[in-house]
Amino acid sequence: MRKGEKTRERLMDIAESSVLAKGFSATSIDEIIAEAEITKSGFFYHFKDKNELAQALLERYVERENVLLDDLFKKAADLHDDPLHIFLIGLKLFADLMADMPKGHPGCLVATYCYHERLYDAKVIELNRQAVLNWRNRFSKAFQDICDRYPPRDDVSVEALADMVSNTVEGAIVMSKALKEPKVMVDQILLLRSYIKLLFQPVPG
Amino acid sequence: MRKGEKTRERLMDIAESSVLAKGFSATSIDEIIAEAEITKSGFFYHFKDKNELAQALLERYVERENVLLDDLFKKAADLHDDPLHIFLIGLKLFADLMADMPKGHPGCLVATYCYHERLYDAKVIELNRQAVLNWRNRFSKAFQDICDRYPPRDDVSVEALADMVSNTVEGAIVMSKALKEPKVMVDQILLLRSYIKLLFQPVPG
DNA sequence: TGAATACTTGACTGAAAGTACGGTTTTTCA
DNA sequence: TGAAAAACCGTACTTTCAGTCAAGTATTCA
Repeated sequence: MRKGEKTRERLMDIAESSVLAKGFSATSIDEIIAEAEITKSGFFYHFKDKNELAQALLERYVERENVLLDDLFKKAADLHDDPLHIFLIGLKLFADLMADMPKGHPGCLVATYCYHERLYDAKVIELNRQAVLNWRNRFSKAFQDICDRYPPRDDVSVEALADMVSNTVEGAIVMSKALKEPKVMVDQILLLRSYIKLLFQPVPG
Repeated sequence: MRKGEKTRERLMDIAESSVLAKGFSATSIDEIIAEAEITKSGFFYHFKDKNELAQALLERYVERENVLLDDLFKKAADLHDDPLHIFLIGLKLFADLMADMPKGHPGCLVATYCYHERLYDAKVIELNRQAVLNWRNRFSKAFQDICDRYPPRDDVSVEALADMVSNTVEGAIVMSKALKEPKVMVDQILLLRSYIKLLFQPVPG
């Protein structure tokens, strides 16, 4: 990694945690450069303006999330070959991952961006939308595979089910932040898992 | 209502919609007073500073939400006297309410506040926490009543179930905002309803 | 070693945020 | 109806913030 990239990453790290804690507009450039020990001109060498920073932050965040999810469900797929069980294992692994974060999930940039719509330009808003559509796509495929093998016990659409996964996580971030109880995230993921089980798993016997 | 209260309400209306669209710190007092056609001094007559505005906004929001929920579940209770069915009807009524909002839910102040923790003073943060605890309490009672009559088909806690209601709504606000699809909210509430049904409803026959 | 790359220095602008306080009008209610 | 209380105005001031500009220096890598 070149030196410039390293600095850029550091600036983004500082910015990201500030954005998640205070919001984008309360995150001042002066504050970022003070913490990064760099000059203002140095900052603008890397990002032509604040919006470009916003975009870079979102792109990096979405990229990382995707890698994490790919990884997680690949691990799950190594442990089983039934689509339903793969998904249930994947959710369990995800819950474990969240349980290992003592301070809980740091927050989702997608959520902060959607609540600050009027702050960003059209491109960033669209990027944000695509990120969520991407999640929908990912989980839709998984649920389609499950539906193909197990008839659901209720009339539900795969898209809505797919959204339910993202929905649970986004909601749980808000809840656990507001309550200061990281545990909420784990509980909610396990409740989602409970639903998937009840919805698809054949009654024993 | 005195004239001052009317002005105060108007200021809060403008502020609230701006906070939900841009976040608190991007909501400038100059902008609020311009839209309200009042001077800056006029604004500070009503709120001693921005934090007091934040607190007033949250208090009013939580109050209104509680009235709405009281109303909704009272209506549901008028239509049935079984706790499970009351809850299922309540969720359906809530879904209908959301479906009637053409632009979707305007956004939840509790969610924006929890993502901007570092902006508010301790009192406001605690108020926010109490609001969520209040929801937990409300729904916990409902689920306890249901559990007393119907044994759940999975090992779940009433608190986690209660949180799932708020969780679903908070998550759905984020999802529908990011996707620009208000329909997501309705779908997610109905999925929650589906879960409650599968979890508690006895198998027919 | 030399040309990119990655910054620093420092001064500056224009806009907006928030504070302070005395003065003025408008309501309200007795 | 009139005086006190409530509601609001004018204005001046301090900070902060995003962003610009020109010119220079240090670092890195090919």
